[in-house]
Amino acid sequence: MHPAFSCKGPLKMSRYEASQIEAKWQEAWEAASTFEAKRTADKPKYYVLEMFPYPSGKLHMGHVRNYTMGDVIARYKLSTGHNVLHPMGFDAFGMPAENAAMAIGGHPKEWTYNNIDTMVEQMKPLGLSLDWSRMFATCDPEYYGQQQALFLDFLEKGLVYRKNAVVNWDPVDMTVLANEQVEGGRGWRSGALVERRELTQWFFKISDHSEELLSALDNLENWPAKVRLMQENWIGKSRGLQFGFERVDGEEPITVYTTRPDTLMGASFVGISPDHPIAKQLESESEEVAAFVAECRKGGTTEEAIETGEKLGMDTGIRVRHPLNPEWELPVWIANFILMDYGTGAIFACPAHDQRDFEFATKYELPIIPVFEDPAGTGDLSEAYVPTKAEKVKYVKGFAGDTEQTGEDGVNAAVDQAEANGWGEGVTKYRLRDWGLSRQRYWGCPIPVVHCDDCGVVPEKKENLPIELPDDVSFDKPGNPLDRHPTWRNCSCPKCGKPALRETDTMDTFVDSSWYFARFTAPRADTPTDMAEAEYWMNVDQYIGGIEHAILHLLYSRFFARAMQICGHLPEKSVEPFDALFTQGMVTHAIYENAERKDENGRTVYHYPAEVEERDGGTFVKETGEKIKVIPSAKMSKSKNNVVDPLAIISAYGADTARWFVLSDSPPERDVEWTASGAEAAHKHLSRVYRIAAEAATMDDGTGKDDDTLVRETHKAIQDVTLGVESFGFNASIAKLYGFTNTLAKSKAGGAAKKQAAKVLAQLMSPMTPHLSEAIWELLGGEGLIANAPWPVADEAMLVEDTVTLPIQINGKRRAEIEVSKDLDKSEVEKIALAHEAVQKALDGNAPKKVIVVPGRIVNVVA
RNA sequence: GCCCGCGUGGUGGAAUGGUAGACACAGGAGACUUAAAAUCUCCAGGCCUUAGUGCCGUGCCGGUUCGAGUCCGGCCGCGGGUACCA
Repeated sequence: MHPAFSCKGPLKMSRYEASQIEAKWQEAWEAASTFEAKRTADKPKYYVLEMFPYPSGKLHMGHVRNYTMGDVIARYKLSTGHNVLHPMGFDAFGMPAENAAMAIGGHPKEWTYNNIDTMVEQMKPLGLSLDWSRMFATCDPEYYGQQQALFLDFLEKGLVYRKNAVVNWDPVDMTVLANEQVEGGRGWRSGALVERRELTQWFFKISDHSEELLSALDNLENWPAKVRLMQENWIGKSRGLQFGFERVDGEEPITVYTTRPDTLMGASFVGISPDHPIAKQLESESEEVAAFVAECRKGGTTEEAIETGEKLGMDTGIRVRHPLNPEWELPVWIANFILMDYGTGAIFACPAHDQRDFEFATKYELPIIPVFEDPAGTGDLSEAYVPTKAEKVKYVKGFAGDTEQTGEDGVNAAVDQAEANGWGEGVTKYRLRDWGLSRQRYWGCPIPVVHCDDCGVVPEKKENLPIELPDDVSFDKPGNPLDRHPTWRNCSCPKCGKPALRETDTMDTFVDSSWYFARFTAPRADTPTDMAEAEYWMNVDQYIGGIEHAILHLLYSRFFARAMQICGHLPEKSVEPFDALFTQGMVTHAIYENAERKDENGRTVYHYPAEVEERDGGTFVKETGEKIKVIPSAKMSKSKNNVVDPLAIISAYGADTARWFVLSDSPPERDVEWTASGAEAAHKHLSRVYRIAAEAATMDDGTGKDDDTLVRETHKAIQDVTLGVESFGFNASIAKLYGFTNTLAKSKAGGAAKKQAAKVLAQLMSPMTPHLSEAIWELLGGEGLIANAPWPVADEAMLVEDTVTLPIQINGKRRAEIEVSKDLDKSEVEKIALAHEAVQKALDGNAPKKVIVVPGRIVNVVA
């Protein structure tokens, strides 16, 4: 009956053998289809989802932490009577597969599917409560074909369009580079200085939904405030003034947008982006301008590179009139820090109150004209004075409203003045840009359109989907192999039937991850979703993933849910697809950089933690003895090799130990630095739990002197652990479980009470250590699987304490404590406290100035 | 640069504005053992030749409060994101 315990008496206790226990119970769950999700009306549904992994080939501790957290929630919800959907898949398109093909040969497809197989094999031993029958990879044609169908629907609804946008261009390899492939402004393979170049690309019209994506954030109560704030700032709604500067030469006025029109009297010059139409025209007319603009286009496209790079400017010679004083002429400069994508691509600069303008004006000796008084009053002009809009300032050169008002009021008054006099208008703008989805790469979802000489851009017919990637491609040359594929590119026009060319750009991998959560509700449907299934399972009740996805992935998914709803692929309620979000911290680890050599391409060599050793006060490569430079604590990343293999822990101590270990100690939302010590201790603790339970199992069902206390402690444990699990305080739950285990171990209670306590302990541990808990459950004669057993409920009556210890503070410092009954009246507590000798001594015969009694908490006497 | 976080003993960390350091790890002492392992018990923030229930202590400086690790302002350090890494 109890195989782990058979034929052995209490003195020769059976050992905790994780490998046997875990294999056994995983088979039992599989046989009972415990985690297969089926639609049913008799239970409330619960959809828990962890962000699916990229199949890098190795499961790392970050994955284990992420999936274990989700598993705790999933198993807990199962125990509380929910119909749980807990699926898993792979975000399988992306650059690393192509990089691997280039570096070691082989095919991205083969590399990816091999990695998926490996990772599934690594995940299965963890005993996660996943419905594996729903698994898919985004590189499965069944998945990306439906994604192509979505694209066509979006196209029809006007949610996708084409326009020009800049990319990183490697002039030596003649190829587009991802931001990650640009290191210090140079291409990572060629080493050539990268340039910004324009290409025609596909865009999702996410900016049409700016206002909705912003205002809907207010209703996401179960999202972390920081994520909502980050998204709010990213969308970047601003109210400002748009107006034209008349050109002295009589050409078309230059339209600018500003969020600080109140500083207009401090205007020093007008700045335009190097990509502004005026700059482009001058570029074609003047060699000097062409050379300058070319200089501006050097370097990568990231906002960081542009914002932190050296500020460059050139006077165009164009002069414009100040809108409030036609006599006042301002120069027009081309400036490399002005983005064509934001506002109108042209600004007016007020160096006195904008640090970036200040630096530019200082460098090029342009005037700095204060508009409001710096309260420091030093007249110090080494930096700009930049008060917030909420601050009240004294305008010395204002033109609208009072001389003393907040920046906000000043802005509004300036907008009113401009509108009343007809030279400008108040407008609302958003920082959020449309989402460019075209990628000039092979390993992604092909964009299902065709370019026809006669018909232009023509959508593929749905019956021709999926447009599958061809397998016969090579990566021996830089660039997109689809561009040079002999036959795949050639096709016939879906509209007129004449020979045409297939689009060779593929989709951004963020597209793949923007709707997988919806696909999980009906992963084999022959439309993107099955509305009946989506209606039942959506929304995701609890989404769990890394904080690094706070903006892009989550914002894109929110947009996609809206777009899918518009196209009839998701119900109305799913426009916000994630009801609750939890962002867990990352598992970090030191990076080991080889200090003695670079690789053949001159790039840094990184070593795995397992490859290095610490000795003689330094760190060295085990095999070669080369010296290592240790870079502390960074996100575990395959490219930096600082990953720890969880399989080592699983094979040494078992999955439950690994699960218990990643959940204990660190709060889930915080980053955790991986250290190897501690895993053994976790295993010791689980062995101890097993031993204590096994010992209880051998006891007679008698009573003992500690029975009442143990029952009370049991109910307290239920209360505390449940609260911890429900609030993602897994580390707190585990701390309580340690305490409860100690209580149980030392308790002099009788067999019946101890067995009951051990059963509850097993249940409370079961979301974290499901295999061990099943084993203990069986040992103690529990009915069925613990996975299906109803979660224990704490009896309120058992939680009430009779007395409480109150600390007494004198002037805020703890000086004594008193024990009083829980419901004692405030005035009675005050009397007892004042009578205390420490208080009497401190008061020295005087009356207290004040006495604060916080019931059940503290007494503070102000002497 | 900009946006968002985080900072507490040797270490991971606990603490609805109310006893700072719960619970662990590493460490120390002891019990058991021929011995080791395992297990069990106890100690453990810093300071002091006053060892008091004394003083100091949650990155630094200031503020609000009867009371601040927690709230506010300003610094410093670290991490995430910055639209083509996923």
